[in-house]
Amino acid sequence: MESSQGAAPALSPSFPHLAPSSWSQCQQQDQSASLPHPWVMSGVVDWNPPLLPSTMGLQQRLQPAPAASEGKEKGRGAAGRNKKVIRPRFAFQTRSPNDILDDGYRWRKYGQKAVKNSVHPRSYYRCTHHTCNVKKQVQRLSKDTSIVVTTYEGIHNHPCEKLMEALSPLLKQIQFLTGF
DNA sequence: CGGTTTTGACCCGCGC
DNA sequence: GCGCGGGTCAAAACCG
Repeated sequence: MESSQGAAPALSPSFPHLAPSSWSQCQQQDQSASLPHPWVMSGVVDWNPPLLPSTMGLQQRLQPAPAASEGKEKGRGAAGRNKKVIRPRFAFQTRSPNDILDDGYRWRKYGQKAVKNSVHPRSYYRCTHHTCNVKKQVQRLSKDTSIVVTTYEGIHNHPCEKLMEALSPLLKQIQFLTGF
């Protein structure tokens, strides 16, 4: 898994609407009051694409998801029952007017719920890649509406399309220059 | 016309 | 056991 995903640079080129500096604007908020998940990251988080091996250290600092919250994964019917898949999850805060962060992957929205203690609804997204079931939740802080909390769940098992698209001319040039 | 968003209903775990 | 809150489904609407 790690070999196919290591191509991403530390800073993704695919953030036309976000200055890189905004990714480090993850100050401590009183997120415990407005966020339901104790594993939400606080403090400064330098932006790395969630699939990078370098981010693994970041995940390790998070509590492994408690079994209780994993139970929510069960869908209706027999499918998905007793599936206790511990997926890596992490969240970060960004100061952005946009709810949707262009992280290079394509997401399909599959739900939106009003959450308690927050005036803003939480949106649920799934990666559109067929073999990839990575999810993410997007929610605005009720205290500071300029801050968006994005929670990723799972690891992409495919390369980032936009990233590869952006990198391909560069790679070609490198291959040309190096003779490979 | 195919993919995405919207939105109400449904399901399930947890706390009381 | 019951109600609440959160997560997901799925049909309809929307859009390029």
